[in-house]
Amino acid sequence: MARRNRRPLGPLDLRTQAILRAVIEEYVTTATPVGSLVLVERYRLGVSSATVRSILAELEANGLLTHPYTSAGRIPTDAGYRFYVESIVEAVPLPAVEQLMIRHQFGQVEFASEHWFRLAATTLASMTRSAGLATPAKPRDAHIRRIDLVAINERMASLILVLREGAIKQALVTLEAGEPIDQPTLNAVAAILNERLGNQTASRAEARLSSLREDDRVQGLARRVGERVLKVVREYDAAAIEEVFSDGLLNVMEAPEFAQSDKLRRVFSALENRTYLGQLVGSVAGAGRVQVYIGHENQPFDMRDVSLVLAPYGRPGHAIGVVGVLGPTRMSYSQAIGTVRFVSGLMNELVDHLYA
Amino acid sequence: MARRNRRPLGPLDLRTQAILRAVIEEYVTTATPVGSLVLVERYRLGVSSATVRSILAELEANGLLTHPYTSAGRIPTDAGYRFYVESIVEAVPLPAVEQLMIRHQFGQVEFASEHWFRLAATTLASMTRSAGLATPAKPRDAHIRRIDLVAINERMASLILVLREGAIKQALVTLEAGEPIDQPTLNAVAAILNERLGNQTASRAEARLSSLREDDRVQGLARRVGERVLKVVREYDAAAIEEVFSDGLLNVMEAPEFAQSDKLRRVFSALENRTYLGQLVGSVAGAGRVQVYIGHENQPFDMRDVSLVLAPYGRPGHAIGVVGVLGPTRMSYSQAIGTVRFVSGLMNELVDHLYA
DNA sequence: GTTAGCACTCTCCACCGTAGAGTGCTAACC
DNA sequence: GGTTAGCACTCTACGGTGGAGAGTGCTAAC
Repeated sequence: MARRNRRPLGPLDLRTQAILRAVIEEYVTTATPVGSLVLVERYRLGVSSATVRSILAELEANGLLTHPYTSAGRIPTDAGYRFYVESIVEAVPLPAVEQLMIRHQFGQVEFASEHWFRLAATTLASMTRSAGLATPAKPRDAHIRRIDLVAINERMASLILVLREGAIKQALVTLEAGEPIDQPTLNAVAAILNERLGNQTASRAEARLSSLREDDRVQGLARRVGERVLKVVREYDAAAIEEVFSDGLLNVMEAPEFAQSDKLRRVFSALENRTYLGQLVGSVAGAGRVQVYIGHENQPFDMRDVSLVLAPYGRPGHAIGVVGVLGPTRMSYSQAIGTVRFVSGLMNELVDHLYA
Repeated sequence: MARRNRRPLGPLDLRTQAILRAVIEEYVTTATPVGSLVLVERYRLGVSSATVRSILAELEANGLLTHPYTSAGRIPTDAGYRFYVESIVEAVPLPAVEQLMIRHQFGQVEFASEHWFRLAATTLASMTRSAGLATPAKPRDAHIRRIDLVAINERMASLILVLREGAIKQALVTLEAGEPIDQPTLNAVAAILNERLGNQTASRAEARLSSLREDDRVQGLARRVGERVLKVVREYDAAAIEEVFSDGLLNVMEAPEFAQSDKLRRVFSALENRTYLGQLVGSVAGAGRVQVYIGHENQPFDMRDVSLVLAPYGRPGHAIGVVGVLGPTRMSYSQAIGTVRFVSGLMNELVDHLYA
């Protein structure tokens, strides 16, 4: 059979899909190029190796597979993985035993979202044997829940700001108020601020500060501290992403494709400079379900050797975070997608309990 | 000159020391074994290569240098580095320009120890082109500064605990109190607790809870929340080390000795499992000045390829943290020691301002 | 004690040549 | 027409070989 011309990814017949699937799944486990013989031996294809070869050639013409060199087996291209993820594979749900185990682990930690997202990263890492990633749930417009002032010395106080969405911010405020500041004064200031700013976003709270009178000492102080509070909240609102927590990077290091450490270095430098991740988190949060980013689809060259499987969690109106997995492009997408889906669902449940 | 017998590290004459120094400094910059010819060419030793060779043989007999193979140059052993660090090298103080630059950077961030130790790690990383490490300052016996309770729903409240040493702890408390809990009740509870537990350590605070009456609703609540507070504080006291923040691991990855990624993997796994680091932090804090841990001196095998230069900071009576550098054993100890010394000194100054 | 000279050793690198894997093509087959 | 067996072909991986080069240790002279 003659080699067909390259065609723009038309619908593949079922047998061709089955062979693509077999190539990918074999390659995922063995990490070595797979040849036609191995395929007929290990997968019940019902045809000879020669037939398989002609189909492999066809898949290669379609850009879904490549050759490292003439007489090596085939390996999937990023486009091949993409087709596989979109059209062929079903997410494998996490086994019930493991679901239970994970639920149990979440039950063990302190009941606070701060702990959950770290645990999520750790869990994802150990379940998928890749790196787990997680960000805390971050609101678009944070609500002030509580303001507290603690005297440090006569001119400085520590400002503690609790947000409804769970985050706590701390700042040092320096106050020149003629006479030394004592804790009772600070308590009065905090009371005013809690009354005026409590349960407000930064934008709505602004107006509520302006009616404070400058000629009253306590109100004047409250006004200045209040400005500072708003500044802190606005900075928090503006920060694209607060923190990406990662665990199990060692798992990725162990993959044979990262034996030469320069590839590894690329991945790490992409992780260290957080801008791309922040961007991704934004689009994942918008999409609302599991997203897969494969190899070179990750625009920064640094990330071309890895894939990301990410899902948002949280409450769309309030605060949203992202959990997911980073692994070599040669990863088990079905398992990763299933696991990420489960963990993000679990996080949703947990966050719901916080708001219920 | 005949090869001398190995002797247990007696005092080396000055010329021998100068040659050891030259070997180490040459090797640190070139990362290739250094031969007798390079030494006489680049360092004004005033003797011929043959003489240098006999001295190199002597240093090797003393265990301070080795040979990768017969006809390669010499490289320092860990013992060689140790001798160099202890007896030969002077710490190079950080240039005034860079001191100013660093001070400026610290002036830019929020005035809070939480930000400082991260910045310290980043600074150390970029100054030494190695990985920077830093831990927050942690007290042996934390003092409670402030307790705050925020209602979440009718049965749950968020407990916010500010410690005098700067840390903030958060926990969720579930309260079965017959009737629903509202914020005014929580405020009353917090007021009692602040009055009784404020400025106390966990051990001293214990007695002050017992006089609270169980038959009074608010006091009863205060007692239960107070127990929870003490639990959190005790857990914090017991935790050997809270967090090791690291930056610039990429710098270490770039060193040629980590071209094969298995060595790299070892280092990373040692960093990920934090027990050894925690242990080190303890002994550094006890020692009170810059400490150097070279290669195999780091007991866990995983760390045998790297050296650590660490120094404590903080106030001995109150809270102590550690800053430092992790790099290949082939690192510039003089520069590293100088930089770590400066940064830990700067941190001391800053912390002092907090307490002043 | 220092130095020049020299034989010696060992790595590094480039260059084979073979074994093996897997392909693409062709011709026969159902 | 699709499928298959057969076969020539291509390319990597691997082990061995040999020369160049670097650096040593030893010896004999200064």
